[in-house]
Amino acid sequence: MKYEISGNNILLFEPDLILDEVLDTGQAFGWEKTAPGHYRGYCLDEYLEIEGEDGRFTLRDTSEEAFLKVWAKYFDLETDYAALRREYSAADPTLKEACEFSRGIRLLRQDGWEALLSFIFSSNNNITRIKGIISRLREHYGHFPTAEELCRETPESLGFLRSGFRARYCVDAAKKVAGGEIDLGKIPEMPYEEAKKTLMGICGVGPKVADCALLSGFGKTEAFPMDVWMKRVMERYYPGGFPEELYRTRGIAQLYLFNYIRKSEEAARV
DNA sequence: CGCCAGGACGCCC
DNA sequence: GGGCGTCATGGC
Repeated sequence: MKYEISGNNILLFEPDLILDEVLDTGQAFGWEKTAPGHYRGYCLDEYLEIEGEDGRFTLRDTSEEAFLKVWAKYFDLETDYAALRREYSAADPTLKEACEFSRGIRLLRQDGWEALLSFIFSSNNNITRIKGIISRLREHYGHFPTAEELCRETPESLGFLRSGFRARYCVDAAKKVAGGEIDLGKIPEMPYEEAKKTLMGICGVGPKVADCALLSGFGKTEAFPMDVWMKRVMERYYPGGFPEELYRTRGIAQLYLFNYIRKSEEAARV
């Protein structure tokens, strides 16, 4: 991890980071692109403006303390993604292609509660609308609402979110977390399968939402979210199953594959 | 107007 | 245990 302090800013040097591939691909929904190569957004209640390309980035008005405590972790800067890509690329030609296609992908290590709630709202929804819902959440409460705040709401009182049938999922999650029925603090130390089963105890959290939350919010890199795109990848390239030797970090491999299949089909449609 | 969006649920057999 | 309609909302 290479960085410098420059006045009120942090200068970050990270060749394996492309903001568009990380902040604008449906991993996190709290980021807004304000100009080419320029984003602003949140990790829970920490605000950041970041800009840059070609391995050089500026984190505006960011203390070294906030950088080390929040953003280094958020952007997963301690993980060697070049090494991961080498491992994936050696496993099979499809992964090799996907890794070369988007070399700037990283796993955003989000706050667990924020990730859980965000992916609950992602159910049968599109990225633009999910961002809108998350934005209205922050705007309404003046910060990212806690489970304690949200458990006092009803699906009707959350009408301002315009989140449709997902409002009752949100309330159920808040009630179970605030009431102690589900202790999010214990999820990271649980084995993957047990953690997944636990999160699926929330109404509106099925296998896909649980895996997304576990991967991005609770450090479970073996979580392997299976949506319509990844089902297509599995049918087409992995009829015999995904390589077992990659099990431990297959969730990160999934990020490369997801981006690869989506972007290339998008391009083919035009 | 119909279709789709990083799904989950309830009901059916 | 798999298949299918339904669930709000908004962009296209």
